[in-house]
Amino acid sequence: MLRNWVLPELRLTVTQTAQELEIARQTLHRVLAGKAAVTPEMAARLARLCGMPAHFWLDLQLAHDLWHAQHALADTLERIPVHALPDTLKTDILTRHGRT
Amino acid sequence: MLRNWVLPELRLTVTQTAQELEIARQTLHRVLAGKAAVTPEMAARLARLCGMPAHFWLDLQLAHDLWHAQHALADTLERIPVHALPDTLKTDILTRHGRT
DNA sequence: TCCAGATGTAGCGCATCACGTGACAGAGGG
DNA sequence: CCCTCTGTCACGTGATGCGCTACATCTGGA
Repeated sequence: MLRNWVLPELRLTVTQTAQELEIARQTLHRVLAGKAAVTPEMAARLARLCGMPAHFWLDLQLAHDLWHAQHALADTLERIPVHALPDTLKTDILTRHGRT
Repeated sequence: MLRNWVLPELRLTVTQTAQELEIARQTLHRVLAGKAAVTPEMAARLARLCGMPAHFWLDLQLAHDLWHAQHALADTLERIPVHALPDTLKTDILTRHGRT
């Protein structure tokens, strides 16, 4: 993602990018290697750097974290009662607070 | 949000909800009071409980965290160089990995 | 051939934070 | 009066992002 598309396009090395982002070289490397998550602070830095929306980077991380959480809590989730919420209320809340 | 719409509709108290989610009562309270963030694990539990999508709860938290990050790093972000990324590449990446 | 820079990887310490637990106080209903 | 629910605080723990140091590898230029 970042390494294969953005950095080559900007003609930036990992070391240079880390300097411009004002973070440690290893910190950026951990993100690139998937060893660390994309934090909101990191997303804000990346958004500033290349113009991609911050929530884009965060949504990628979010989907990843959610996937892990659902699998780690699979057996626990099965024990949680499922309550019916009226669709009218559901759609009402989603339209009120949903992303455009 | 949770307290004002979902819980009254389900006729659930905070204590009961915490028991059904298999978490400590104080943990749920911290989330309701905004003292703690909605983690992916918590979002998965809430999604199971009331049927609202997990990414909905996480998007709420995400927007909040991002807002804080951008303000906390305001002066730092100003020092990060802005690089122009071709719109063709931008939209290409967004369509590839963007949420529907 | 030699060397400087970039990169990958590992370990250490620090700060932050979600979470559980125990405890205490106030409000409200039977 | 007692019980439940609730809000709040304090403490400890485990996880994690981050900076830093250090070492090995590789590549391109002098």
